[in-house]
Amino acid sequence: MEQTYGEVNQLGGVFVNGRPLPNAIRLRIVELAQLGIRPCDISRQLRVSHGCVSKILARYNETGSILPGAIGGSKPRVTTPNVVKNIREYKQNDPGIFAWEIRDRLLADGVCDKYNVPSVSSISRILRNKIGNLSQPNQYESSKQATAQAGLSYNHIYPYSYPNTMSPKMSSPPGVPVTAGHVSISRAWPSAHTVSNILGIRAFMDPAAIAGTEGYPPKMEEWSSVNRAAFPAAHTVNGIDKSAIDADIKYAQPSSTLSSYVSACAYSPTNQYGVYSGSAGAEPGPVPPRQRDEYARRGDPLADGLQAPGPRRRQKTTQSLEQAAAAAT
DNA sequence: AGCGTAACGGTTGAG
DNA sequence: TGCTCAACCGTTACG
Repeated sequence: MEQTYGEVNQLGGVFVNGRPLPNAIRLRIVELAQLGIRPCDISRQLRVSHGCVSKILARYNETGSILPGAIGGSKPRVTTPNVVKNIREYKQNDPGIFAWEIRDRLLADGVCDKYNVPSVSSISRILRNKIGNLSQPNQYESSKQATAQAGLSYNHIYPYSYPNTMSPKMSSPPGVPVTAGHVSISRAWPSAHTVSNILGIRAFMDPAAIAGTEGYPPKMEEWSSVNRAAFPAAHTVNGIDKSAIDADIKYAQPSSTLSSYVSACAYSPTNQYGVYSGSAGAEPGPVPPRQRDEYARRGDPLADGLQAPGPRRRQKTTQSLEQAAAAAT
């Protein structure tokens, strides 16, 4: 059987390529660092690569947030709430209005200029996705809520699960969107919603736990917004308000509190343009240093050095998996 | 040995 | 509706 989601790094820790570490582990990293434990020891203890530990700690020091950044999407260059609002008004006043007419009106009314006016196709999309059927009053607002409640966006609730005895792909029938599964989150959370259990790293990182019958809790990354706001002053991770975390966990449940969870989620929902940068607004403003690697990767002259990339090919992680398996025996 | 980070393969979602 | 692309991720390995 081919491997699906979980991979094992050189330290024996589990990770999902391309996906952030669970917030609990991110929190644990910061917590241990504040206890004075060296990053290399944290790395070994949590079985997270030292590069990742370094990155998370650097980000925490820089922003105060342990949360990953907003993944995917684009910055809202044109579809700002104001533009949507105006389009909506145009459509309400004249339901038969064409997209190109809306575009012209946006320009004429000074809502947009020629540089940021949405394309006709964008306007059509706005009409379809954000405004929809205007015969239903206040549909836009209700659709926002519906979106939040349905939790269809991955970024509200990750669809992937950590490796379990049954892979996520196997656990959902073919053709059934993963989102359906994650909306109907099983209540099989860690046996107790205590921080000690939440931070029970062994449950996340120990291969024994992976192989065990309990496996991983399905969606530990749903623990939202564990950022500096949840920490008392001076980054006091140890003094973290446990109830706040518990509350976050509750938000992650598919209950009526989900909308509260969503509003606190690091991942910007579709309409949270104001917080595109994610981390519930905790991200820094312009061009954080970590974008350097993006510049470098894309050959941006801002990146230091224009040297050609060296032959720095690493082994595929599957090989690492084999190494880890060999090491375990 | 420990750390910072480039390179890489991956995911995501707005346009 | 499917694609593109720029954002992000964590791991690996180099210096």
